[in-house]
Amino acid sequence: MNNLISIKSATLSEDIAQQLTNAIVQGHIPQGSKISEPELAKQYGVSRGPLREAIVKLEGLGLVTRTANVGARVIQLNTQDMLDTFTMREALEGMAARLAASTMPADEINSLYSLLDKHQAHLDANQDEHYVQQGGNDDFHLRIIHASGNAKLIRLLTEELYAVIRMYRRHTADQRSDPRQALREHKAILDAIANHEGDLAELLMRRHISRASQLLKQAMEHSSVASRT
Amino acid sequence: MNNLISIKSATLSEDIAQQLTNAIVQGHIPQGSKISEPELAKQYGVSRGPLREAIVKLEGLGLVTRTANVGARVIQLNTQDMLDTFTMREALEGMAARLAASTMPADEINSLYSLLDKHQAHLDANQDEHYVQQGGNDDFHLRIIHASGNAKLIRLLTEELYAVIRMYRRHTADQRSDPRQALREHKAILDAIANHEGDLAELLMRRHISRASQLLKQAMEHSSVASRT
DNA sequence: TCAAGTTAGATTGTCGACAATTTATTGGTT
DNA sequence: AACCAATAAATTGTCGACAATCTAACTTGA
Repeated sequence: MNNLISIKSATLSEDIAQQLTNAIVQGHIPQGSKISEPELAKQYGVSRGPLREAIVKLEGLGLVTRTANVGARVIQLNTQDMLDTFTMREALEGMAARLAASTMPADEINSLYSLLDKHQAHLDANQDEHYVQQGGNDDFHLRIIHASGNAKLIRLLTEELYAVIRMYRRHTADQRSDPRQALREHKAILDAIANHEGDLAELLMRRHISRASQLLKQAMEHSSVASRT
Repeated sequence: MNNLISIKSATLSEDIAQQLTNAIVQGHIPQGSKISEPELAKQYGVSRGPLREAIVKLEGLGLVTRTANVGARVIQLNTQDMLDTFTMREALEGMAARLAASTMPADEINSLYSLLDKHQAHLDANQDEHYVQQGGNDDFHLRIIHASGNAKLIRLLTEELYAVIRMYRRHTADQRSDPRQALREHKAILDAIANHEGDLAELLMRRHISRASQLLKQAMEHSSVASRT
């Protein structure tokens, strides 16, 4: 069903890993479900070899858990794990904001201000409809992370943790969030960075993420999705 | 050469991953060297299947880098990567200390004070010889991390990042470090935790790690090891 | 002598099949 | 009817072999 959208990668294993990641994040493979190697191999038209390598990669990304001689299962989103993950985000993205405050070049900062203006215009035009900034270069948080200049931090946040974070964002749909409030917070963070106030930038980024996690928590507790607490 | 010390795991792949990790961290497989699948497979007496899975895992741990159709190479320690990694540690372990300050039970705190007394006694008895706290339950940092109670944070720091950190610790041997100063800093951090002063605990932990990274930086710049800057 | 193209060798990527383990089914006993 | 043991089916773990790709050696020409 999914081998139509085949992202050409150098190796089959990477390809499968990419497709499986998307399938899990977007919910095509349901949470908690078992990963059957023969079934998926047939579905994607590959042998079990590269498929297994892909599964090992997904385990590293925290998207599946594996048990020896039993197999892999897709993770179950639950409130506690979400809070734990977002606490890590607080620490890491807070640090990213701090670093950005001392290294981000002026033209990059201006470019980010333009991006926020664009978001503002979108809200004005679309009656506060939530702006879906899924992954791309329009994602404020990704831009800050990259501006940190710390290669290890960038890799960790954008390659290893991002899939899970996207999963939480998606499955709870951010329905309770207030986009205008989020935008105000983004602006405040950027102001701190522009003024080279690292302490403040870190503090604001932390509060911003903390607030988002509290909203997510409420959303999760009031929805059928992901309740295994 | 290494299949004598075979740590019995449920699966060959895990076994190999474990042994390869140790071999790399301890320098038996030199930095920057190529990982030859046929060679290692013969050496460990397994086929290439589980070996490849192990290599994929090592890539996730950041111990090797892989290139499609070319193969895997052991990472090269260099000053910039070390600084980037330790900046992440600052953020993460700082957060761990903060969390520990609000959740660590009294008996655990007392147990940690005893550990620091033990370290003190060791320094008194052995003329300030550096106390090798390699990984075990005697490692102050690991104890704090576990006391955070954040499962995601624990996994990230102790399973995914720890191998690389151990590599830096080992290859530079901490020769310039002052064990008594480090011990004083540990005590100050623990005091803050005991007093439930999260802000202070985080601040002190950050300074402590920052200081360690500066020492490591000097050590690396004055040694032949790991200079590719 | 050096450079580029070509060929030979070796290594990685992928596959299908077998062995080991787990899970499901069946049958028997209390 | 429910529980346990034994067997059958299915799944995971491992292996050896082939195909695709890269690396190194060799040849050829300027």
